[in-house]
Amino acid sequence: MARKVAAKKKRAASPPDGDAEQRILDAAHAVFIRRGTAGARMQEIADEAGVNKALLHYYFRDKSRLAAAIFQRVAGSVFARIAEVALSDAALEEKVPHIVGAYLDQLSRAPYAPGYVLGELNHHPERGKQLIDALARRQGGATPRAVLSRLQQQLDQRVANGTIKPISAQQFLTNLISLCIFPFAAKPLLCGVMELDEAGFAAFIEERRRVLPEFFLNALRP
Amino acid sequence: MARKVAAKKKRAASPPDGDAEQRILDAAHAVFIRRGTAGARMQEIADEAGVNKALLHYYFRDKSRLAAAIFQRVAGSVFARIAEVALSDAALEEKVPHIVGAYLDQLSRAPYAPGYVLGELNHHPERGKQLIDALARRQGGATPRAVLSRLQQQLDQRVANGTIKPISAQQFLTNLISLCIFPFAAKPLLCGVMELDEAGFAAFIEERRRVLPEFFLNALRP
DNA sequence: GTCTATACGGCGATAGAC
DNA sequence: GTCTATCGCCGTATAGAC
Repeated sequence: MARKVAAKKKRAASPPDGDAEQRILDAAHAVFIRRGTAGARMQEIADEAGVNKALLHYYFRDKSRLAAAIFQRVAGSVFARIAEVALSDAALEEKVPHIVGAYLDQLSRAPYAPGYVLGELNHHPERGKQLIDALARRQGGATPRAVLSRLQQQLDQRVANGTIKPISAQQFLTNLISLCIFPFAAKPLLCGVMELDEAGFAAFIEERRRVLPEFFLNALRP
Repeated sequence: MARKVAAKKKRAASPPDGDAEQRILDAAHAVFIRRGTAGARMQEIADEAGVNKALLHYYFRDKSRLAAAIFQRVAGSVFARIAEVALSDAALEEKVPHIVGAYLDQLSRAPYAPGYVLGELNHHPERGKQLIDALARRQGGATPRAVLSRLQQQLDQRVANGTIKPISAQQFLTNLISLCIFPFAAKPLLCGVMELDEAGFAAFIEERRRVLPEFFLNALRP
């Protein structure tokens, strides 16, 4: 058995780590995000994974299944944290900075994921359903409806206190997500308009991390 | 001459209006938004325009030039109004509802434009530059930099008054645009999560038209 | 200007050796 | 499991008649 492990094949110069299936997934992840599903080429994925094109079909049968697998991975990671935090029992003053910080961290590491997900969603309506039950699975069964009603309950209570202005959970969440995700989805545009390079954009996001929670909570103040 | 007008050719059953070039542009507009640039097929555009495939090449040489023309049209229309309003001399309390209202109107009529534009921007970095000088051309030469500095000046003045909290023009505009555009870019997702049909989404946007200006201006209050 | 017909290449997918 | 070789379609682009 030790012999089997030692007998690993030689690999393409670039990515000698992990088994083939994993390397294919990682390569597909990169290429689908770079080119979009329609623009991606099986050959480019194979090259980037350091394997032959035929092997992609061995593991994933055809391009559409591979694309679906990647979409699930990426979309799940982008929208997972929202539900998680929204369901917690922390006060709004804790939740909002927490979500903002977590999102900006995560998206800084994968800045092109939002653009990819939104693009796919537009061209493949069926992915909508696919995404929401991917989310439900991640949360161990918390449906979007449950998340929204839990949040609405918390908001109503604060309204009754007189400590925030009335707002629906739908509008609350939409606003919060918009403010976090859109700047990444529109990153190339913002960089162009504000004349930012890579470092400038990072600085802009850092400023946002400080400014956004205050902006958002302020908007709720009665 | 009257004879020439009367001698119009018979056309495909569906779109008998306008000259061929215009019909091709309109068809391309629809198809590129539906499928994305990479997913769009010249044949589908030709069918939708009621002309032959070869005619597309007669007018636009190749697919990439047609795609560029459409991108410019759509992207320009999505982002044009911002600069226009930001440059005006109205008070913030006028500008914000005005931008929100105008955007929500326009996007309600073309709800898939934002998703298309963001998707293209991600896959074709060169389109970033293309877009910003398309915008400059529309404004008759008002560069993004000019728009931002004009807005910053207005904000600084209000800060000095003590009538709003300090905020940079970049963050101000990013927030405003995010809140207006993102819900459309993510329309399929929001409809899924909130269990909305077409009418439900329209109602959601109508609610937003009322709620958003107040939310935004409230956030600026000192 | 608009059509029909066709050339050409690229890409997804499979067959089959190792 | 992984590779080489190849098939067959589909999509862009062009040639040329009308």
